[in-house]
Amino acid sequence: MASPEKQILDAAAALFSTRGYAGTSTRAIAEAAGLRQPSLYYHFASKEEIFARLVGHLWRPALSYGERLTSVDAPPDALLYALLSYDVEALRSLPWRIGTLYFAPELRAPEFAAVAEERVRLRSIYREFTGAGVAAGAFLIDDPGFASNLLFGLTEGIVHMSDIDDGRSPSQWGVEVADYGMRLLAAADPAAARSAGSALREVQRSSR
Amino acid sequence: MASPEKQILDAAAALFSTRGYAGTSTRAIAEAAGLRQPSLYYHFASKEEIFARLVGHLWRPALSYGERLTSVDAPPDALLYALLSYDVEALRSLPWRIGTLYFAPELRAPEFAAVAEERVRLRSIYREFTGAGVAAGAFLIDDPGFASNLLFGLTEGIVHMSDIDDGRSPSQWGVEVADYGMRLLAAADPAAARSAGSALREVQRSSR
DNA sequence: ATTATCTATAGATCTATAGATAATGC
DNA sequence: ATTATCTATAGATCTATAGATAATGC
Repeated sequence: MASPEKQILDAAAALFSTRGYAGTSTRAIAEAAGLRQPSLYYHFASKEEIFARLVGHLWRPALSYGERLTSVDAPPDALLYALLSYDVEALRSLPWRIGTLYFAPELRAPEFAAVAEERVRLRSIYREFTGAGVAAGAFLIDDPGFASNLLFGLTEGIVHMSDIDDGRSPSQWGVEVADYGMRLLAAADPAAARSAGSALREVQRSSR
Repeated sequence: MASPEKQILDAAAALFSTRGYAGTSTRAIAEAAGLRQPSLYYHFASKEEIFARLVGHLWRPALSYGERLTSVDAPPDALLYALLSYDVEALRSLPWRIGTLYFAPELRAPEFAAVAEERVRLRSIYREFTGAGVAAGAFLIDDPGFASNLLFGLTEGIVHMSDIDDGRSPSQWGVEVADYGMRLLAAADPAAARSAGSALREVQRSSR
C-alpha cells in the first residue's frame, strides 16, 4: 500500500490534469485518495502545496540534461538530437496526463515564476543548439529563432497527444520525434545527427 | 461603445484565457465589463453559456476550409500547404489568448463533445492530405499517421506562442509555418507546394 | 410595455482550522 | 507522547434568482 502522500499526489495528478486546478476541490482529491477532506491538511499545508509538488519540477529533468549537454564537446546537431529525444521521452513517460499541467493558467502566477523560468531556460538551450547548428552549416534553414520556437512548441504539443497510444514506447517517441525535428531544421546530415545524438543519450543513461 | 454582450465576451475571453474557466468568477467578468455580477444574467443564461459562445466554434473556420479543400482538385502537398497556412493564420488572428482555451479541461466535458469532434475531424483532414501526399510521392516520409499528428500538434502548439510577438503578421506566420511543415514532411518539391498552396489560399480569400 | 440595469440574497459550495479520538511506540 | 485520522464548522466565496428601479419607446 502506497503512503498517504503518494496516494494524495496520484489522485491530485489525475484530477488536476483532467479538470484543472481550480476545477478540482480538495474534497475530490481526498476522496479519490481514500481520506476525508480535512485529512489532507495533515500531509500538506494547502491545496497549492499539492499542486506545487506536482508541477514544481516539470521542466527540471530536461533542463538539467540540456544544461549538461551545453558543456559537452559534440556537433550541435547531435546535441539538439539528444536534447529533443530526451525531452520527448521524458514527456511521454510522465504519469497520468500530468504534462497537460504545463499549460495550467495557475502556472503563470507569480508563485510559480521559478517554474516558468525553467521553461524559458530550456527554450533558450533549444535556441542555442539550433543557432550553433545553423552557424556550422548543419541545419540548412535561415531563421534559427523562429525554427527553434516551432521545435519547442512541437515538443510541448506532445503532451496533448497523450490520448494517442499507438504501441510506441516513450523512447521510440523520443527518437522518432527527434528524426522529424531534424527534417524540420533541414539537417544536412540527419543520419549523423541521429547516431551521434543517440550516442550522447547512451552516455547520459549509463552515467545515472 | 460596444454592445454589452460584446464587452462581456471580451472580458470573459481575456479572463478565461489567463485564469481558466473555473478560475474566473462571474463577478470578475462582470466587473471587467463594467457591470454588476447579476447583470450578466440578463444577457447570458449561465457562465457556461458565455464560455460556449467563446469556444463553440474554435475549430470551425479551419475545419470549414479543410472540408472545402477536400473537394478541390489539386496536388495533396498543395492542399496541405493551404490548410496549414490557413489554420496557423487563423490561430494567430484570434483575439486575446483565446486559443489557449483549446486546452481548457472543461472543453473535454460531454457538453462540448461537438467541439471536440470538430477537432478530430480537422485532424483527420490533416491525416488524409498527408497520406495522399505520401502515396503520391510528394512527401518522402513513411509514416503519415505519426507525421500528421506531429504536424497537427505543431499547429496547436502555436497558440502557446502568443507571447512571442516578433513583427510577423498572422499571414506571415501561416506561410512560414507551412514552409516548415513541408520540411517536416520531407516534401519532394516544397517550392511547388508553396506556390500551388498559396494559390489555393488566394482562391479562398477572393471567394469570401 | 419593454429594456437594461441594480440591490439583496438564497443556497451551494470551498478551503482551512479546531479539537476529539483511536492506535502505536516509548 | 506521537501519529494519523476523524467530525464539526467558521468564514469566504460563487452562481443564479427575485424583485425593485429607472429610462426608453409606443
